[in-house]
Amino acid sequence: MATLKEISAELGLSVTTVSRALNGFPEVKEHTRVKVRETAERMGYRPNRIAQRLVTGRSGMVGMIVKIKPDMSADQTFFEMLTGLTAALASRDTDLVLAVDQDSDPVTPYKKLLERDILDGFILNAPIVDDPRVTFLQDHGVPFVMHGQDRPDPTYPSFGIDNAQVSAQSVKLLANLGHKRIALINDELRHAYASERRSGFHAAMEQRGLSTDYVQNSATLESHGYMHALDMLSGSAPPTAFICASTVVAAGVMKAVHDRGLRVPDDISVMAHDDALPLTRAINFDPALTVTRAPLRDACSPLANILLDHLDGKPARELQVFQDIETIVRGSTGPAPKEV
Amino acid sequence: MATLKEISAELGLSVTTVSRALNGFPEVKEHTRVKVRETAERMGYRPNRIAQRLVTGRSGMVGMIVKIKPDMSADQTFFEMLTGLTAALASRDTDLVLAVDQDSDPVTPYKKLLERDILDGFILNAPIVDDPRVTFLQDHGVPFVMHGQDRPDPTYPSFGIDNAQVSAQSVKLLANLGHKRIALINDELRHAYASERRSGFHAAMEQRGLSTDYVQNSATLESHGYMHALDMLSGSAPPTAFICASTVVAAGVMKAVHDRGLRVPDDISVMAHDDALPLTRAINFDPALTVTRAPLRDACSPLANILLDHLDGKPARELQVFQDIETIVRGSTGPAPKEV
DNA sequence: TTCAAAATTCAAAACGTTTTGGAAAAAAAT
DNA sequence: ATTTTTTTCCAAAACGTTTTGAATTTTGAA
Repeated sequence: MATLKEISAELGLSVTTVSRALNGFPEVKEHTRVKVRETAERMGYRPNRIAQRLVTGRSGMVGMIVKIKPDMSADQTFFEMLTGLTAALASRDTDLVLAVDQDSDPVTPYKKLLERDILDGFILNAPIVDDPRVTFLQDHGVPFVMHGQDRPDPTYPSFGIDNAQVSAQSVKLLANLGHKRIALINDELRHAYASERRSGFHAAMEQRGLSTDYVQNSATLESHGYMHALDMLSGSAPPTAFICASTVVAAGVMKAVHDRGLRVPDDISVMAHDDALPLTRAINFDPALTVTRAPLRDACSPLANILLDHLDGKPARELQVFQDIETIVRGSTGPAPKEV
Repeated sequence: MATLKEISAELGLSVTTVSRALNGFPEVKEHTRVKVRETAERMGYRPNRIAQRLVTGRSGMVGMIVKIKPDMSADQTFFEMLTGLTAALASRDTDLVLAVDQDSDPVTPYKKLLERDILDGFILNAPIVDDPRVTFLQDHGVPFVMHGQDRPDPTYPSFGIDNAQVSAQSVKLLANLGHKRIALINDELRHAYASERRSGFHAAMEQRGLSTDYVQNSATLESHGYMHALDMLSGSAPPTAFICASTVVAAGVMKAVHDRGLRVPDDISVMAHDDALPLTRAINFDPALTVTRAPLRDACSPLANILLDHLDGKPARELQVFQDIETIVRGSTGPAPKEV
């Protein structure tokens, strides 16, 4: 493995110039830059990352803690994120170090990884409302990027979707179809995103003078979707439309509608937010699911870049980006049924 | 963050001595060692890993490639390994870098990660027979440890169970109970472990003069276990006992036995190999499952240590360790039924 | 031609550790 | 009292890069 010194010796140049030539500094003659590039290539030069890191004070490694559910079941979103993040980080010479959260206290795994004293920053995901990890990391001056936001006006870099907007768009679509009684099958409210969706839902409904009687916040399982929908549909003035936290929940809701002897979309409209995970594809529903859509995969590259930009000194307030959400109308939504 | 230099200045010692005192070298007076330790502690000294790595030529990072199934579903074993490995590696100041295998060619992801030129070695798992990754890594002189073995007498460090022994023990247990027609519901033969189990099964059966008519090698899904068992049980001289590749397969087999109107263990004995994954616990079966048992979690620490010992120069032939397997008799096995 | 300005190059320091080859001090042997 | 051995310590080099501050060369204008 060739080093800068060897290249400089080969060319009769100084190490400085070789370094600058390869790193694209302006103060090196084009002629020499070409020559340096050529011999570097020829000698199979590859910068020693460790040496780079020693002198720059950066480790080139960022951490992420994987939260495992009590049953050790793997989160489907995890591999989606892992795939995207490692690719995005690699393109900026950064590696992802993983650790598993088995502790009850949410900050302990971060503390542990931090003690190893090797990380430049963290990527956080799945924020809960007023996330304790935020306080901890900020107190310790550790840079991080959050996928989502744990509070309305955060002071840290973040990337995510506008969840209030998700609800607003969903309500708008359904209200325009004439629906009045719209249900929200939401995630547990401790999840920041669920809290935002709820606020957005309430705001959008109240703006139209619609009541928000049908809201449930619980774990996003198919079975829960099924249960809640069944329950709501057996009331005296049942909802005519469901907004679901995820496509998985929508699957449960649709099953409940079916089991009630009702049809989608004729009797009941169903829509969901779609992270575009490969396993549960909205297009494969019958009828195909109307969704607000923001592929999780699309978040990976921005998350990586935001964190690395932040490490390069870019201030947090310039690094709070929202992902676009698409509304895709498919077969599972239709005009509200005539009132009897 | 204090450095060695600062500590040496504080104590009027040389950097050398401080370094040696902290690293437990013998040639430093006990008195000074104590003093150095104290001030290091007091000044909050933590060795700069990057600097250590630059001078030692090691990066302190090992890689692992996660193979994702086509449906992107998460492998249950993955989190089990991730948890154990990160903990074991951390205790020897090593980090785990993950990448996801999405390619069709099994060596490409290794090549890619190698190009980043930052890893000390790899941890491989799930070997297939004559695994191409072995050839590739050995050709490139990259150290690795394999969880399992891809060939009978490997030249690389490895840790795993003796899969022939798994079959041997299972057959022995069942044969001693009087079973003659024993089925093996095995994984696909390209998996090295499945191939070994098959050989072991054949050897053990033939040694007892028993025929090996009932063998199926296919993906270890519950549905496959169900299918194959149902199929075998409808033959003219059906098996009286099943050896299953995993507890998941056993679940399917038991269901099939039940659906055939037969009882476990009165009519049919069922046993399996148990990796002791938290999700599918053999003890929760009804009746509780007789198993050969070797917790996957127990493999993590040895795997980490074997790789790191190898990196420290220990030769491969001293680093081929087999994990003990336990045979645990529970309710799912019993004496062979009397022949009609 | 001459001189200032711009462009290009370089030597050396720095990052924080480990390791090498001695040197000084203390202890033991002569 | 001198030499030898052992113990304890140290200065300096090394790892491979980036960066600083200055030196050299080239260019352009006077």
